[in-house]
Amino acid sequence: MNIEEQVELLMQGTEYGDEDLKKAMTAELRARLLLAEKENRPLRVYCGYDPTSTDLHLGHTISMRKLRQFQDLGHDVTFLIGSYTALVGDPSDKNKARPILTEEKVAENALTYAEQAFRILDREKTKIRYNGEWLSKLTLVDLIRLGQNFTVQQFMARDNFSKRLEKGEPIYIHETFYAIMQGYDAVAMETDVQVGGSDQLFNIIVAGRKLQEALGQRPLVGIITGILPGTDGVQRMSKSLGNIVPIFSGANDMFGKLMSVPDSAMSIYMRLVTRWSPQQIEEIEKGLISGVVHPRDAKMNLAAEITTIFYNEAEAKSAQENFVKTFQQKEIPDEMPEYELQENQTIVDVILAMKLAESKSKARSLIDQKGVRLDGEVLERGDAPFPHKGVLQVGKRKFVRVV
RNA sequence: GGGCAGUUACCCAAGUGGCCAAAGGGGACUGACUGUAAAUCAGUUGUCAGAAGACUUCGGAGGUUCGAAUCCUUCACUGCCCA
Repeated sequence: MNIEEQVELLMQGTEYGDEDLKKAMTAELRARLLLAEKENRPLRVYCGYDPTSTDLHLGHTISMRKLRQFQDLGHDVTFLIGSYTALVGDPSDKNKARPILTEEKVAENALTYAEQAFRILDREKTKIRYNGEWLSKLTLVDLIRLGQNFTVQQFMARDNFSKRLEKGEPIYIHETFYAIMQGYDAVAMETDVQVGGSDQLFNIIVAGRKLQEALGQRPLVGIITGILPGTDGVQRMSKSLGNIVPIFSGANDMFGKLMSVPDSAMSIYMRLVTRWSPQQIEEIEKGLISGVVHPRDAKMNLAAEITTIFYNEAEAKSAQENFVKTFQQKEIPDEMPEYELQENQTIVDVILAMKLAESKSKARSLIDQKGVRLDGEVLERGDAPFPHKGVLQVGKRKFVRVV
């Protein structure tokens, strides 16, 4: 791959929110790649992760995909665990202050986190480091010196701070440390390239580069990846919005969830989570526009590709077959949980026992809304004894085999 | 430290003594339509009861009142202004 192609691939799916900045970073990336070539050394690339939760979803994997691209091009990739920064809690992706995690919890999360990351990253070629390694050694004086490189105004220019200021929401002092700590990570590792989501723009472009420069290093190239929307296709994928595609919930679930993503989000999904090249993606999009490719088929391919990344080809294929069977041909799925019918149970009892509804009221209202079927027959009365064994369907996609 | 304002259901937000399980919007859920897409239409969205109805909820605690989300006291949290 020549340098131009590399630049195109590495800039795929990036989002700087500002054309000039993007141009500048593209140019710097190109220059840095050339420099590496000339000096015959790999670039030092890293992305930091705060292990605030253990179950990763697709949104977490975007930057890992980007790291993997660097890895495949022969660069030196560090998976940095924000053991210390997690104690602060990044204010970037929240409008509210975050709860602070305990050290034990962070350490525990970190292990599972890295393990899951190896579904994307090349285990052999990845270095894992913890930023506590250097951050724990900083003294108050060090922190003050680092802080002298920044003004309050710079922080207030940030969207998420200024919005909170406007809305009259609290902004805690410790939240401003975050950017400084992260910037120091870049310094400590003598970073060439840092990867992060667009919520990290400030931390990377302002904090990291500035500190490196102040401490006599060449400022890093920031690769700012776009934000992956969730299954609603609009809002950022996040657990609290309930629109996530988990990476550990099984191939069937992943495939199904991906199919429910709106068409409008397909192109960003292709760019941020697949292994496809810019050229391949362009071709698919051309097909969609000209009508040669049906959006549904394109989405099936997309779902299959992503499912293959996290599982394998065979599982992805079987998930696809299952999907077609269940939803296109309206047959019942092959696999579903089973429930052993107890004596004297009503329909509502069974729904509750399998947690298909939160409360009796909810279960009743589902039944009133003709949302509950047994072997395809709509059930009318929730208080009636459970009629007979069979497949109970609640809503469109919850199935239970009652035996 | 002083003055003022605020805290309502998943979120935003109305409600200032009974007609309040609490307007409106968003979200979520169900049905129709469909490509498990989008858009659209209809409905549901505290708990329990088949229904009438009953019970619990409006930051926490206590009080006034026949009766409180609404009034009083106090505590906690947040913001704004002044120092």
